[in-house]
Amino acid sequence: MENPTENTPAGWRSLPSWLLTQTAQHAHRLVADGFSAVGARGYDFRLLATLEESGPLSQAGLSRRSGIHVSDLVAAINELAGRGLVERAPDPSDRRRNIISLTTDGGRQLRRLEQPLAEAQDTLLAPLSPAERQQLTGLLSRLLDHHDRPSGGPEEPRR
Amino acid sequence: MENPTENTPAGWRSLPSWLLTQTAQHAHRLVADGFSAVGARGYDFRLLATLEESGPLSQAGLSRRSGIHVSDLVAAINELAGRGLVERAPDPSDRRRNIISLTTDGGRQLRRLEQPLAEAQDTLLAPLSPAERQQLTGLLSRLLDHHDRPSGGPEEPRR
DNA sequence: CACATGTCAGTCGGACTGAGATAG
DNA sequence: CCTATCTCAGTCGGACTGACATGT
Repeated sequence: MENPTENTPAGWRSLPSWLLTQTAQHAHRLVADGFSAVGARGYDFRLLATLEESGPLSQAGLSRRSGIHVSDLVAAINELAGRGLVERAPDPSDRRRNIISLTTDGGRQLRRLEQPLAEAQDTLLAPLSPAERQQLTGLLSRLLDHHDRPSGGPEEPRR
Repeated sequence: MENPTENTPAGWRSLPSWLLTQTAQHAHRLVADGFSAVGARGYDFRLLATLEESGPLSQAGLSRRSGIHVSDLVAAINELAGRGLVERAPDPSDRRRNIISLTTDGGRQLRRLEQPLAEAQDTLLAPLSPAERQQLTGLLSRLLDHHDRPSGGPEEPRR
């Protein structure tokens, strides 16, 4: 931290977009720090957790469910596979596909990531009461819902 | 948008850190899109707005107040100065310093940025009622306060 | 053929690090 | 000598784009 934003003047400091991006930056740092202490980097958790929740997936499916861009999966999976945390196997029924699955080591690593993650949440929300924490996540969820799925298509399903 | 996070499974999807980083990403995109339509990029607004609010500043001062890293100011100011939106002049009283000041063109550009910025806020918060918007900014402000200034030092001023 | 999948190389903006020059 | 300021070059992780090969 070289740049503690010592004393920022005003105005734009209270804009929702600013507050969001700044707090998100703190959140990201807390999580990344927690993870790096256990030897994991960014995508690792999302990938491992997605595999555990959804079972073996093609890379395309993994991308959809994890929100990680397909092009970034190549490197990320290479790395995880190199550490024996996931396995890449060709799909016999569709030879375009790789099936990615979690190894038992990968499961263990996932367990190891859960604690620092939870701690990061707590540090992040430290100044808020339980009720306020729920307010916050509720409001954020609604924003995310709104912006993630204007989906189904630009037209509402109409009744 | 290549990656609409079609259907993400669960679990980590409801973590505060995830909600924050995701909504922040939407916020960032909305703002950046709004700005780029007026020919501005990221740092521009923060720099111009800071200069207007605080008056002419050294680059070090500008960094402190804008939260932009000193090393990034060189390029950013070069760009703005090249477009005549700010002026860089040596400080006669301290020859290490450059004094950066807003030009009238810079002021005009700032005016032009304010509208897309306001629109982005509104799009961002669209699903929330006025009361809820205030709840959200209130909660986020408290988080930001907490994490920005554990400052004064790691030790509390103690009484 | 169109389309889905996976790979590769590269871009982009934001935040950051480290080294150096210059001035006080 | 020590420090503040500024410049420059480079790193990093996350998200994204475009092109392409291969397979259905």
